[in-house]
Amino acid sequence: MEKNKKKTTIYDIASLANASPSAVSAVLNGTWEKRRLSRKLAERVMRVAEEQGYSVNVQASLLRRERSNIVGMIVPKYDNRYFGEIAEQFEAMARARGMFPVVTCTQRDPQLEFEAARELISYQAECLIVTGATDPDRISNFCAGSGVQSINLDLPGSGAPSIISDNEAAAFDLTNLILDRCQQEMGWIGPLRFVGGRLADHNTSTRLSGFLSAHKARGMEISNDHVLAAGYSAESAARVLAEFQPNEPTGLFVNSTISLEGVVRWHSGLGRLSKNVRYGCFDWDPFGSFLPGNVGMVEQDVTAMLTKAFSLINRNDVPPERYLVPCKLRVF
Amino acid sequence: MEKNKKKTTIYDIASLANASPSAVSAVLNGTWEKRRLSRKLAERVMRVAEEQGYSVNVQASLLRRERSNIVGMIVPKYDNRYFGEIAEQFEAMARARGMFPVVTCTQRDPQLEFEAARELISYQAECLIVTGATDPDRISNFCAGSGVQSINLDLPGSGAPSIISDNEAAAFDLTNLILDRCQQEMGWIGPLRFVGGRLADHNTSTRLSGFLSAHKARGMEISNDHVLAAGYSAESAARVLAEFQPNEPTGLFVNSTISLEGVVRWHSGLGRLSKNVRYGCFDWDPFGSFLPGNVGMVEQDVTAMLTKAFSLINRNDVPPERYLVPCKLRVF
DNA sequence: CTGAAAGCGCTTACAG
DNA sequence: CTGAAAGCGCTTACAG
Repeated sequence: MEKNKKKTTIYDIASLANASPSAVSAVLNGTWEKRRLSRKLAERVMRVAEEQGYSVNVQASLLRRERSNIVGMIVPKYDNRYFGEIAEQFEAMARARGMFPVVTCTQRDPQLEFEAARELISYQAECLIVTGATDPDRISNFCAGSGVQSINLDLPGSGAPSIISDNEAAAFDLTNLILDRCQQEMGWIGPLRFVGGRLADHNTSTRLSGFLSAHKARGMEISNDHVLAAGYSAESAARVLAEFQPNEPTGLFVNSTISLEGVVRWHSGLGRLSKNVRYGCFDWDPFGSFLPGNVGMVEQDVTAMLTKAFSLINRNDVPPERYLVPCKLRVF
Repeated sequence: MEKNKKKTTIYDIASLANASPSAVSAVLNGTWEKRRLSRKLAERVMRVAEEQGYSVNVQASLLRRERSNIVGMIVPKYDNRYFGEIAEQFEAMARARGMFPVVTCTQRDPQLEFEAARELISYQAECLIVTGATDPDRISNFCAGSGVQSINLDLPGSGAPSIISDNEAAAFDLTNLILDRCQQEMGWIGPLRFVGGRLADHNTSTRLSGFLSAHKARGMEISNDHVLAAGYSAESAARVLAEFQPNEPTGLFVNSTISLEGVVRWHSGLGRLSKNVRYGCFDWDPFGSFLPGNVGMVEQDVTAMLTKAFSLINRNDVPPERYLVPCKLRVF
């Protein structure tokens, strides 16, 4: 392989292999048999291409083809079990289907989300999977205007089909698990506290709804001071609990592993009182099962969600409905 | 915004705005002032572009410019604190520098790594940051042949500059921390066990080397049965410890949070004997500080590593040397 | 079995 | 202040 500053093109290969650029192109993109080029020519071209370390210029190729096979994904974070797994599986599944995945991470910043969507469309993405976006409708709207399909994942929108976890059902089950374990292990029956998240967010409010239903089914009311949804950071969760001394048994429903971090920090500072606390978390982390007091976690079914998403790609008859995917409850 | 199946081009905008395609191009890529187009024309064009939901065709634009500003990154996993953080910060830092980041995740599969590198070069990436690759030299070799700069991150190679954590120094410090805490908290002095990783891997062997130096400095020898580097999975770590009943105090040096999962599983199954165990982990996880027996963790300095990497981009005078970046020791 | 030619959507040097 | 024209590297319908 030679060190060229200028990249090798099909014209370079054509002259080196004594063939026409058309022939080189056909050999290199695998259509040579269909175009009935001789195997001898094909092998000659491939050898030269190999020697020169040739790689096609995708920009030129896509421009001419007017077809990209690119499927884009917008994701808020990588540094997170859930979104990291989504991004990772998305790439693998796209490749397995012969598509080119391009993922970009937008930090929950509405402006960055929109810029990223525009960028992916600029790159001729044929479909955009919009994960956990703060304003999915703005993006699906823009996509529609450019004739690009979009699919919402994790957070619903009204402008495109939305694939979301069945947060309500899973929250209902998790709440029941925590209530049961409080009763079994501490002989205590009572309303749990809901910790973490923001009430204005779809996921938080849906989970809260499942949390409330589970209590209502047992004839329990939840008072406002039991809903501690002060944000997503570990700090905010630790802060809302700071003054809380569980002198009696108590139970917590923790919304997200980020909040769980704050809860565990609080819990581990309780000393002897920590034996009075049971909690469960709506989110999965492998270390979760080793945390004292943790009775179970909800794991969202990433594979099922993405499988559903891929099944909708390149179909134009998909109504902008919600598709609910059940979660998995992990019991410790 | 209208719903077009066919995407708007500068020619569409030109005829709608009553301007030439050249003028539209200049307005849309911001060079109109330099080209002394009238503000009136510019505003007319921008308004029409906005109305049509125009977004430039990057393929065409890059093809013509012969310059992409794309900087690629290959990363083994997203679903991992360390690599997730690398990918996330890489994107943010690239954007902040006016570059276009494209990250792809290659699952530690040598073939996939190579294909991904080829793909990124096909997309005209001008520089490739190769993170944790199993065969970095094959990739840097290929990049060099295409006139593309490459930089190794996390794992060193000989074909390109390599930015890596100072694993040896950090392992030395972590080993000392664990030894000290074993002595303080259990009154026990003795050689630690090294758990997890693969001896043939650069990172594992460098860390082992720091681990051994720290013991040697205290006049302790490590026998072979204290080196339990049976792989990276939680299962393999749990397996090598399965038979180990710590009837006496003991200490472990855990190589990676994945192995830590197995260690914690083993530890939490020990019952009363668990009080005889102290360990530390070379890798960072926010839940780590809550795990009983864990005395400290090493966090790699992602920001410093990436800052160094970006400082090398677009320089052609960089020798293929190693650049060591210190780690942070977190003490619990 | 094979090649010349047109054209994908842009950008920019050039001429006015 | 502005536009016509050439060309980036490919692909493919077409003609032989």
